[in-house]
Amino acid sequence: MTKPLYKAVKTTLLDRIRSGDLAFGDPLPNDADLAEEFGCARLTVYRAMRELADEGYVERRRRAGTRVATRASRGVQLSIARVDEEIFARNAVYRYERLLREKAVPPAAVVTAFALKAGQKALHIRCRHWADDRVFQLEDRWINLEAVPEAAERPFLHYGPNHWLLEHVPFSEVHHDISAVCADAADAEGLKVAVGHALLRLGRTTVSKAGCITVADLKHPGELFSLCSDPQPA
Amino acid sequence: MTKPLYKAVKTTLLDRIRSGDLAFGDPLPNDADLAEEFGCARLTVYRAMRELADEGYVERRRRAGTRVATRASRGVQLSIARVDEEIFARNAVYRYERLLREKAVPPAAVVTAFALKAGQKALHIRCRHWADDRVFQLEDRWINLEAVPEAAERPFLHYGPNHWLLEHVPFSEVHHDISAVCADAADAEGLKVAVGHALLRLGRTTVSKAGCITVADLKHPGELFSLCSDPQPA
DNA sequence: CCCAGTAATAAGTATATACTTAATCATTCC
DNA sequence: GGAATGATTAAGTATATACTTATTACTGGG
Repeated sequence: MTKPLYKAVKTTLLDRIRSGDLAFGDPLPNDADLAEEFGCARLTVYRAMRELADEGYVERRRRAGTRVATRASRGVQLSIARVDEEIFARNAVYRYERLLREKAVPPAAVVTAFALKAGQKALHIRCRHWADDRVFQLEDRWINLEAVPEAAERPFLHYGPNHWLLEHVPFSEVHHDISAVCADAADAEGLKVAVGHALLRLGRTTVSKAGCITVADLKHPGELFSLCSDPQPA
Repeated sequence: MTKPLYKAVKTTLLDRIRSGDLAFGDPLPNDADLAEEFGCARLTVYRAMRELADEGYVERRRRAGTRVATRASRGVQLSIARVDEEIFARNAVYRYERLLREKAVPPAAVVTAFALKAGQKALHIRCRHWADDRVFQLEDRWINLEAVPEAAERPFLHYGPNHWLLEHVPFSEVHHDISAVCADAADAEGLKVAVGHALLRLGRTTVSKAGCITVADLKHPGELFSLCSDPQPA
């Protein structure tokens, strides 16, 4: 039940930083001195310091010591969960609806990403994710059947392709890009909003060893993300 | 120059996961056995494993051992850098332009966030961040003078408030939310786009021990973020 | 047969110790 | 004066060892 020592050291140091006791660029004592101050081993201080450095609170350089980092260098953890989980977290009822499933020649950008030969087809899925009686996300996805031939057998009628892909394709690199677009006629119809309504668009490209697996275009009618940096460390 | 041992262990294990050799849910050998396999100390394996767990590749439970994690549990690191850095990274010339600076009674939402008394004023800044000859970001910001009284003396004529705040307010919690909006008349004028153009809106609220410091509304005409999960571990 | 108690196990924490490496400072020599 | 040289320092890596704790699996008593 008692908090690990290295975490106690970490929060003590973090408090000094947060309170402004130690300002940006200020040096911290070296590991050995802190170990003496806290009455613990240097490795324990080292672990606390390494985590603070990993989290971007401090910057460490050999010989030069440790300093409070400039805020600019920090990042934000954005968790992009599965749609159904996202919806569940909002206390809404999730419903999946398939709109289209076809094998077709994809648009040029996708052909390039998949490295397909001219005229070669890929699997095209359009579907909707509902939260209660509102459309939460409109999904337009292409799946590379060269990389994932098993996908050709899947109807994706009762659950989304993302769900299946997550479980059947080994760990892969995922690129996201976020942008804003105005709803065109198809978007407006699919999302039940007016043409010209501002949509949040999340593009997702999944690449594994076998090549580019899938390209998805996910559109949301409203706000999507709420992020928070500086998660309170335990 | 040679790679640390714990990292070598880490990438070896990661390769087995990535390649699909170990599928989701598959158990990994225990630390002691792996230590023997790699001919190193258990702590070295432990460190590699802990990092893999921190990065979301594996899940560890006492007594139950370590298993390859389900992909769903992973997050994405979104780095929201300073605008000027962001623009510099795109090989464009950054220019700052102040549009408005006034002390005024903020809108209700901001009054609540700042916990201001009725009629109490805050500092209001509107400014533009240019990338070459295009407006990259339109910023509308309120600063709580109760929490940061020094800000009242700043003209913010040649550099943005974010720049100054980052260096003068100790580490604080930052909340972000991303949404899409249509440009209203003011947005259209400020960003030099047509009314109704889809904008990516980033809301940013900064809270420190002293209370809510600032609320900013940052609007972009095009795409803003490009994210990537699974950064190649070194 | 089921539940409680317990033993076994694997992750996790903590310490001492030793060595490596990068960076900085001071010195020396050209 | 300035560049090469070497000493020093502090972070970083690696290992052995020991103990703690959560959890599973087993086992004996009701």
